Amino acid sequence: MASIPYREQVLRLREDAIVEAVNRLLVSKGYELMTVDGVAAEAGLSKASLYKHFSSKEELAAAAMTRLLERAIAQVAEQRTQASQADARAQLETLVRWTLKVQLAGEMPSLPAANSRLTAALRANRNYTDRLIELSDLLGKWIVAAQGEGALDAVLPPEVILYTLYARACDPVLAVLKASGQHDEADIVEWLVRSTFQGIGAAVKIAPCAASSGR
Amino acid sequence: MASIPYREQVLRLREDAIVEAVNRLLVSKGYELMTVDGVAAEAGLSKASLYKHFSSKEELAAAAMTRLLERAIAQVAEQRTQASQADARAQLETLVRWTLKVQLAGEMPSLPAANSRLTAALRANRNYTDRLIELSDLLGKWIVAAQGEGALDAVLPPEVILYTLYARACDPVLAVLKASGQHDEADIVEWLVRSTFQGIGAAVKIAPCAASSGR
DNA sequence: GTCTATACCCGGATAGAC
DNA sequence: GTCTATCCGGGTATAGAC
Repeated sequence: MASIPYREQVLRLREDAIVEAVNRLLVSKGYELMTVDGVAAEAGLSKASLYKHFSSKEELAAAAMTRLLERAIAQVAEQRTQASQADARAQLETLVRWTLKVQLAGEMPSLPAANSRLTAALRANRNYTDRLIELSDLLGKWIVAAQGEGALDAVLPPEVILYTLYARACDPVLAVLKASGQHDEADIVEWLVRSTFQGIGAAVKIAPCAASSGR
Repeated sequence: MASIPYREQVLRLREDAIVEAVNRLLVSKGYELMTVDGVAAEAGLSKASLYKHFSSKEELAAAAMTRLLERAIAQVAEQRTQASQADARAQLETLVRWTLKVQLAGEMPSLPAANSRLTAALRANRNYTDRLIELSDLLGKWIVAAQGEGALDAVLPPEVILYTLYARACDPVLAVLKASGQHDEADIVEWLVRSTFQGIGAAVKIAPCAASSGR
């Protein structure tokens, strides 16, 4: 036995607790307003100890984002096992629905796109970049397949669709609608899935062939 | 004469220069990383003088956002004078195109949605809230009209469409695509307009009536 | 109203004992 | 590895002379 040393298990548990604390603070305050002191307090250890695990604030954020990517990859893997979903477009819809539910659950961290220091640190983080590429490859296959089947707009380059899906995963519209408190959460999810795939334009009415009405 | 005192004109010019400096810094660094020192340097005056015009960093951001709303309202007004655009949906498309061009020109400031101090300051700023309501009313009329004409999805509540339009005005997808440097800017704009109104799903092909081809 | 200089505080990171 | 205590840069805001 002794396959995994006890010490290491404790380490893992602690680091998981830290990353979850980071996640909560990223959700509630955002990256810039998240303080390392706050993370330490939330995770229940001192700041100095925290720095033994993660060497900088950027590393903390990278760990949280890596965990998010891992969750997404796991979700993709799980969807693949369910043979009920044959076509690629349905898979992508399910995935979008999943990201919206993660948002609703208050578990979706989002980082500022403009902070060059942070983005540089992310690009330098192999754990993060490897996962990002892995997920993008998985989604890219679905996207191309769906376009081939005529289920996704073939006019749009696959990367445009990919980035759009990433953007919808942290779209502020959901937070605003939820904050207004005037709608059922299930409705919000359906509206956003609909607007992502069909846009805000009217669904095209297929008029009877005999006579085309004047709109 | 002397309708407007000379002093006041100078004041206005100076404050305009300040607001434009704020705008540039909000675009390049974002709110949190924008420093008041930086604004003062960019606008060409000292920090202490700057505080004689604007009482806080939040007020600076509010002034920049107010100016953006004024630009948008002016754009709406201008579109209305052009009788070439009859229907409401076309008006909204034109407006989205305008927001994307503002983004491409590097003139679109965007604030973090999570910063409660800042959002509280914005809500307390009449100049800002009045303009926001004014713009929302204008857009709301177009949205409802377009839905009535069957040109916008009537399933979506008007506010969902409104918030979606606001969100697309600062959608990170454009920045990412632009940064990749692999596409023409005009193409990017068209793709994003398309995905906003038609979604990423395939455009419905209207097959000839006689015989529907197998895709 | 503009400047220089500074008060004040906060946050990231580290030292050094245990 | 964990803690307490501290360093230090930098950011907001202000004082006070001109």
